[in-house]
Order: sequence, then structure tokens, then C-alpha cells
Amino acid sequence: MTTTAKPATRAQDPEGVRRNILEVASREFAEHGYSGARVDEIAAKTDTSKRMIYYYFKDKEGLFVAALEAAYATMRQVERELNLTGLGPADALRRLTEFTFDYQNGHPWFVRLIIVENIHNGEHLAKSAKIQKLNLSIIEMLRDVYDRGVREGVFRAGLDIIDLHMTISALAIFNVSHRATFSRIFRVAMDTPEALARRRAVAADTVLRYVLREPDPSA
Amino acid sequence: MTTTAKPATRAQDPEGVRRNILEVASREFAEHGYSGARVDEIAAKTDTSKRMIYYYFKDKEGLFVAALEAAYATMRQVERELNLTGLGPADALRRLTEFTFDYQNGHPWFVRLIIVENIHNGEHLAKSAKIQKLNLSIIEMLRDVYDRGVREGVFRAGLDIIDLHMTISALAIFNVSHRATFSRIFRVAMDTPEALARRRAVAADTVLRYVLREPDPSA
Amino acid sequence: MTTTAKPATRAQDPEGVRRNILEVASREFAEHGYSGARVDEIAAKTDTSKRMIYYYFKDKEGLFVAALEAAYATMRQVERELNLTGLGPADALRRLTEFTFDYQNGHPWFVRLIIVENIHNGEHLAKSAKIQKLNLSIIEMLRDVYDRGVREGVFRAGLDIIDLHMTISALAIFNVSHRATFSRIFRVAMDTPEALARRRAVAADTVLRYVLREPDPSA
Amino acid sequence: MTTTAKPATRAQDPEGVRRNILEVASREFAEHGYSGARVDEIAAKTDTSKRMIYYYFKDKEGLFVAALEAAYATMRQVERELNLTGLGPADALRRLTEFTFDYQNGHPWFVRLIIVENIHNGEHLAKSAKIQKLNLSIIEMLRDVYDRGVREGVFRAGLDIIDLHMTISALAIFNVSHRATFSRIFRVAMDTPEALARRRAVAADTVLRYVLREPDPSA
DNA sequence: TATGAATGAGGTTTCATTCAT
DNA sequence: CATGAATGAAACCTCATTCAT
Repeated sequence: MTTTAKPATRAQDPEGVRRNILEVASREFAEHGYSGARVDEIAAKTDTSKRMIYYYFKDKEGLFVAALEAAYATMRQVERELNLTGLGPADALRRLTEFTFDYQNGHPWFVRLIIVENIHNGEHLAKSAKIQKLNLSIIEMLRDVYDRGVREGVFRAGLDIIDLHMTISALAIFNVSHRATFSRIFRVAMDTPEALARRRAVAADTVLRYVLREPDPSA
Repeated sequence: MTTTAKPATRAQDPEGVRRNILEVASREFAEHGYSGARVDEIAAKTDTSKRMIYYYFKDKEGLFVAALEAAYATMRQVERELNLTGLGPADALRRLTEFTFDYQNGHPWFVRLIIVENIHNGEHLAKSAKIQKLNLSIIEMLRDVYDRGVREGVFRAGLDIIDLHMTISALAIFNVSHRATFSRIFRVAMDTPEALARRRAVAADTVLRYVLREPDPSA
Repeated sequence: MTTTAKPATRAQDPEGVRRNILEVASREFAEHGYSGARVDEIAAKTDTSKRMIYYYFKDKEGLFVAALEAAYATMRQVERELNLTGLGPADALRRLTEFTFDYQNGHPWFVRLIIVENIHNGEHLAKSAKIQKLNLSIIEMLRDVYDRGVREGVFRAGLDIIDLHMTISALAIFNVSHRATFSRIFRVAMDTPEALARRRAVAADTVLRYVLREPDPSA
Repeated sequence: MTTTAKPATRAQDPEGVRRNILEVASREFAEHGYSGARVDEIAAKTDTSKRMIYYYFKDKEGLFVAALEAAYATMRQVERELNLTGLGPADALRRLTEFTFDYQNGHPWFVRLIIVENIHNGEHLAKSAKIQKLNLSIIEMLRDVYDRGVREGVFRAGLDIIDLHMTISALAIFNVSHRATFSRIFRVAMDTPEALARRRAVAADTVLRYVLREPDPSA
């Protein structure tokens, strides 16, 4: 695990080197936690050397912060791709919930990275100016959909958007965050396509029934 | 005698020593993660010495497994105190959800310990025979309540109990598991008594509206 | 230079281990400066391992501070052995100057350590409570001798003791502190017994002629 | 053009670049010692880049040697400005001593650089042909003054010039070389104008009383 | 000539764990 | 049982130096 030279496939491509390091680091931090991740191991799985990690990110903490930032930035970017136009409020809210569920379950390393950060009380997030000023489009979308639903009389009025987002997030994330213990203790699969599809539907139903004025009892 | 740093109150009390170590260890693992927790630090915060940690728990991993076991055992014990007799299905389900919410939010270190274990893919849990055979009374209670509700015609039929438990857990735990990042990014308090009370109500409402055949639109 | 096990000749002799480390460290710091000294090298020349250095002294800086403290403590102790009773003021002052000269020239590593500390602006000394409260017996002795001389009418009155000590120190130390450059540039020996004896006499003469009311022109 | 961080004032001025690097390097070596000084830091404080350091000075050691050479060269140059004509031997010797004192105390980084070199046993000085053949005019001046004093009967005969120079240097330099530790331990100021003036006088008195045949008891 | 990227060797420190008394 | 001493492996990080453009 010592510093062995790598084929300099990325020679003089700073952005590429940075990205490559971040990808590997995100995975390692997500898999082993902050302290559990090893700089040596990260370097070894990289196209470059350990020295470059310190060159670009100063230290382990800087690397972790950068990984967090990248994760949030990616999420924001993906959220932008969500298109709810042409859908009625209920369908739009379902779509939004499913989208969130799919994103979180499709990017478990992202969920895990956030969780690791929570274990460390968000101290790294506090250090990142970048993350602080991320404009969270998902909230805007949710607000639009909800307001439309209320205006059209299909949603209950008076609900808090942040609160709603929290509910959606909780339902979407738990499946990833507690997969190992929950599936083991209750002996249920949580990562098969079928399980994911079922849970995704439950999550959406739960959100909709919470928001709709008159939920269809069958849904 | 007066110069000894630590009160030797636990001398000749093996069970007390064990418990003391476990309490400290749980907190440290919960606060810093598995790798982040330091055996030296744990020992220092203990009424006893490092030697005893290795004596009772073999190694760091054994200590972590024991801490997990203790956490689950405590939870089971606490669940037993939940008394739903005399309540109608809806009220009972609300009570059960609130109870879960309160427990998780009242024992953040427990939630965090479980999360740490999930980051490590449940590998320690796999090693514990004890945890595997914990009969989870909460599931029994939930099943009883749900069945009663279905029988009485107030709950929708056909729901999966484990799934319902997952929803309840997700809503109860998120408030702890993502407190640091969520509260920081969305600039909302999540640990004040008011915030907890509000969120607790939302969680219960969400569960009830999901289960009830004809939810009262105002709830 | 990696951590190889040493014959545990000093097993379980904490004071011995500490002293052994300090001796080696003092020499290394004095020879290569603070940054130039290598913990690995120090450890290698020790009867114990690198790990023990950190166990006893926390880090490199702690080791340096401890080395400084030990140097000052040793000096103080040696100073105590100086006995001026029975000597007239002039002889006593000469003896005191010669003693200082001999000590500094006999312990070049001590002089160098102090010099290294001065290069670092005394920042480590500032951290040591121990050194701050060293009662400097040499000053007391000097004051006694000087007062006696004044009283007896052989010394000029009105001189400052600290100032006098500074002169003595300057004359005693230069021979060590600037030995390398001075001897090379002026092509003179400064470390042979003859050179030392001559310079020692000059130092004492210089001090005496500065203090005496009527210096014997031949001295 | 306006976006470049550093004013390209030195562009196309090799001698200026060299001088600029040497100034910065001298300060850094003097402040942190040879090993403690950082090439990166030196480069950063320079008007040019790290590349140029290696281009002009080969490596860190070459840079240090060059800094030493520059320091000695500057000193020699400054010494030339000392004009003792028209002064009697005693006054001339006083003036010479004061001049030396002022120079050393006015250029602490020079004193420190020499001290750093002494810590490294003069090994860099040994590598410099330039320094070896510096004709040290101060010695010539001192010899002239002394010889005149002896001829005129005011100075004691038989003193060694190099020895005398050593005494002068010791008294002049100690105030810089041991400022940090001495002032801290004896709680005296050593860098205020008053302290410097007093010490300067003491140094001169000391030298004079050592050399004069019949020192005025009041001086 | 000038700049940021890259390098590898080696530096300091920390960790879980075991030993001696 | 209890305590401080000891251990070695491996962790994180820094340095002087060189390369590519």
C-alpha cells in the first residue's frame, strides 16, 4: 500500500485527477466512515498518488469536505432533470417522491456519505461555504406542486413544505440508511428490484395520502 | 486511598464494571463511529482501566458488538413498557408511533449506534447470536393493533406489518439520523421541544392517514 | 530506521527510559537543530523505541521542551557545586567566571540547545513552567561576591549584576556558539586544551578588569 | 496583465531576482534554521517562483551558502564605512566596539544566520571559496588601532588581536544570540533603545578597561 | 522564462493491543 | 484484579525536487 507510481494516464489533467480522486474517496468514506477510510487505500484505488490527494485537498478532512460538496452538487444537478410539467398535482407529487426514492436508492454511497457526516454532527458541512449556498431546487418544485394542489382543491392546505420534504426524504432514505440492520433483523430483502418497487410505491402512497384531501381508499 | 483518581465504587462488582464500560463505549461509538472511537478514550471515561475492556470484551470489535447488543436489549425492554390496552385501534396506532418517535429521539446515541452499524453493513450484528433471536415485541403489538383495526373496519386491509413498521421507524428516526445536515441546510430547528412535538404529530398523522380507511381530512 | 525492537535492557524502568531518551534527544537537537533532528534517528540511538518517545513526551515539541528543562535543571544543579567560600572577592569572581567558562565549554550540547531555542525565539521555554521558576543560584553567588568586593573596596560600585552575568556568559559562551565559523575564518583553534585555557584566562581577566577599582596592569 | 499576482518588476533583471530571493531566504533561514526553513515558503515570499530558486542556486543548500556569502559580503562592505581617522587609540577602540555592537544588533538576521551555520558546524562555510578569501578589514583596523595604542603607551602590550576581536564580537553578539532566553529568564528588556544603549556602553567599557594600561576608574 | 502539476522518500504521529508488576 | 509501561504496525502528512506546458 506504499506509494507506487501509476501509469500517468492522466498526466497534466488537473480536473480529471481531482475528479478521479473524489470518486474513489466518496466511495471509501461512504463504505468505511470518515475515520475508517484510509488515505492509502484511496490513493491506491486512484489513478494517481497519495501525494496528489494532499496537493489538491490539503488533508483528509479537506478531501472529505470536497467529497460532500461533490455529492450535494451532483444531487442538485440531477434534481434539475426532474420534469413535472404536464402532470396534475397528485401525479406530480407521486413522481417527485418516486424520483427522490430512486435517486437515494440508486446512489447509496451518497446517502451513506451524508449519514457519515451526520455522525460527525455536520461539522464538515459547516466548513463548506459551497454547500451552504446550494439553492435547493427540489424545495421549489415541491412548493410549486403543493401550491397547485391546494389551489386546485385536491391537497389539504396548511402543510409545511420543509416538513413535507422531510417526510419524503425519511421514507426514501431509510431503505438505504438502515438496510443492513433492518433487513437482517426482520429477514426481509430491501435491495431486490421487487422490494425496491414495492417500497417505492408505499412511500409515494404514504406521502399522497398524507397530502390529499380525499384519498382514494384503494390507493 | 484519597489519592486514587477514580472512585473504586465498582470494585468487586463485575456486572457493574461491564455496564459502566458499555455505557461509555456506546456513547463513544455513537459519537465518533466505530473507527473514530478510541479505546484509550473509552477507558479514560470509564471507572476502570483499559485492561478490563480487553478482559471483558476481548477486543474493540467485541466491545462494539456488546454495545449493540445492549442497545437492542434495552430497546426491547423499553418496548415492553408500552401499554396499548384500552385504546381503540387508531389511538393505539398513534400511541405506538409516538412512542417509537419518543424513544428514538430520546435516545439519539442508540439511533447513532445502529447507523454506525449500518455503515459497516451490519457485519457485527451478524456476529451476535443474541441479537438475532431478540423477539421483537413491537412487531407483535403492531400486528395486534393493525389486525384489530382491520377487523373493526377502520383500517385498510392488506397492508404489510413489516412495511408499516419500516414507515414508522423511518419517520421516527430521520429526525435523529439527519438532524445535523437537514437542520443546517434547511435552517430549521429539529431538537427543540416544539420542533419535536410538531414532528411527532406529523409522523403519527402520516402513519394514520396511510392506514385509516377514511381519514378525517382535518387530521 | 524503522522501529526495530531493542534488547529490553531497561524493561519497566520508566525513569531510566525517560532519561535515556532525553540524553539522546538533547544531543540530536543540539547537533541538528529542532527541525533537523529526526525522531526516527533519536529513537534509533535510544535503548527503546520511537513509540516510547511519544508515550513519555507527547510529541517532538514536548521532547524538545523536556530536553531544555533537563538542560537548565542540570546546569542549576552543577552551579550548586561551585564553592567560593574562603576566597577573596577578586579570586572568587575569577573562579566564578572560570567555572562558567568551563561549564559552557564542557557542555557544548547544552550551549547549542539554548542557541537552538533562541533561534526559535524562546517559544518552547515560554511553554515550560518548570524553567520559569528555576531559582538561579549563580546570580545569588555573583551578587554575594560583588557586594563583598564593593564593601571591601576592591570592586567598583554601581554595577548591575544581571549585566555582569551577561558579560560573563557572553565571554564564556561565544567560544562554543561561534566556534565553527570563527575558528574557520580566523584560522585559530578554539577547542584544544591550550586554546581553552588561554581563552578562559582572557575571559576572567576581562571580567576582573571591568570590575576591579584598580586593576593590576599585568593581569 | 493586471491579473498576475506579483508585480513583474524583476522581469528581465536577473541580478534583481537573485537579490530578491537571497533577501527572503536569509530571513527565512535566520528565523527557522536551515531545516526549519521551507523552500515553498521562501518561494512564496519572493517576487518570483520556486523554479528560479533551483535555477539560480541549484538546491536548498546552495541557497543557504549563497545567503551566508551575501551576509558576510554585506558585513565586509559595511565595515568599510567605519572611519576611525582623527581619533585617539582609546576613542577609536571605543568607536570600533560600538560600531560592531550596532551592526550586530541592527542586523539580527545576520547574527542568526551565522548561528545557524554554527549549529551545522560550519559545513556550508567550508564549501564556499568566496567566504574563505574575504579579507576582513575589521581585523586590520583593530590591529592598527591597537598598535597605535601600544606605541602611544595607552594600551597594554602583548595582547592578541584575534583574541581581542573575539571579545568584542562576544560582547556584541550575545545580546542578539541569546536575547530570547536571557531576557525571559532574567526578566530584562534587551531590545529597547535604552537597553541597547546601556549594553553598548558596557561592552565598550569592558573592552577598553581590558586594553587600557591605566583605566579611568570612573569609566 | 515562468507556472502549476507531479513525485517519492521520508517525516511525525496514532492506534489497538499486550506485558510486567 | 488493577495499573502504567511497552509494542509494532500503520496511519496521516510534508519535504525538497523535477516535469510538462
